[in-house]
Amino acid sequence: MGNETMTIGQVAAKADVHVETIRYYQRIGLVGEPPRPLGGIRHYDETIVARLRFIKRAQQLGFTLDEVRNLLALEDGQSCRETRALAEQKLTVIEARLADLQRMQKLLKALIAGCDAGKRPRACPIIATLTAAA
Amino acid sequence: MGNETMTIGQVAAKADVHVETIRYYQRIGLVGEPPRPLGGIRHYDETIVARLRFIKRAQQLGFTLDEVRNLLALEDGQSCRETRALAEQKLTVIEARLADLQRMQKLLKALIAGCDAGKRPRACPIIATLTAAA
DNA sequence: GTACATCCTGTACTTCACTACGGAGTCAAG
DNA sequence: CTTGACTCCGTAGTGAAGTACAGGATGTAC
Repeated sequence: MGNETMTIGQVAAKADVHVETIRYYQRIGLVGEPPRPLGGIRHYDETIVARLRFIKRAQQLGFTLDEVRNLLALEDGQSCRETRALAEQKLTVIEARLADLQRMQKLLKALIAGCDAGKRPRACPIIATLTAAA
Repeated sequence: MGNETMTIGQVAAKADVHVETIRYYQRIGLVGEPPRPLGGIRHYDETIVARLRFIKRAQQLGFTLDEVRNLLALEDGQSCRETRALAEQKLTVIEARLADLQRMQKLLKALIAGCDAGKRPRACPIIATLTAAA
């Protein structure tokens, strides 16, 4: 299918990331880099594109790059238990963050609703709430 | 009520923030600082404690310090319209983030459920999903 | 009167995930 | 054979919200 000897720029285009991002991932060891042919330009094959896409999908699920590193270590698919544990941890974190945001949403909605209720010549109820003692 | 001449450490304790945080807020102009009595130690009154609490409450609602700065400019409570607009903007952002997280939650749950369904000697479905083409 | 906690100022470091830049080398087209 | 695009490498900067630390002054308790 794909080109077997892509430059970093072609890889970047194919995986829809910036060149600098690939280099950054190389620096932090998330992707490898092929040997450089003595003062020449490195060439990449499809595997790095697949890996970059893996990373992007994991990020979209809320994994940090550090966690992606762990996932990549389990990439052989043989350590389902550990993989699942990571996913469950992440789910827990995400659900906590969800609860936080829902609390904020509720409070903000209430404050905004307070604005509607208030008649003209009174102090803003949002400011009043922020100012009031806990 | 409170002490009229607190040191920065006492203010920090009372508002439950770190001393460095107060100094940081002073640097970025979120709170003022009283004049320093020639090589001496500054003294603060209750107003800064109230302001710090205002900031904390606004942060808990998801406002950034920069947005808090705007809110503080409306602190007189006379500009309810603007205040409300800020709150509504923030609510929009929060609801977008909520939708994101809910999508992640759903996906992760599905992946984890896939683990249950799978019988032993197969590759981990989570890894398989991350690896598969979009 | 001295030890210790606090305060002062200023600068630098942290995390996360990049992004930008400078200067040199290399490669393909015209 | 030169132009221009791209690559290489290393370092530095971004943003948000602090945190840490160095080195000196000052205020308080024993």
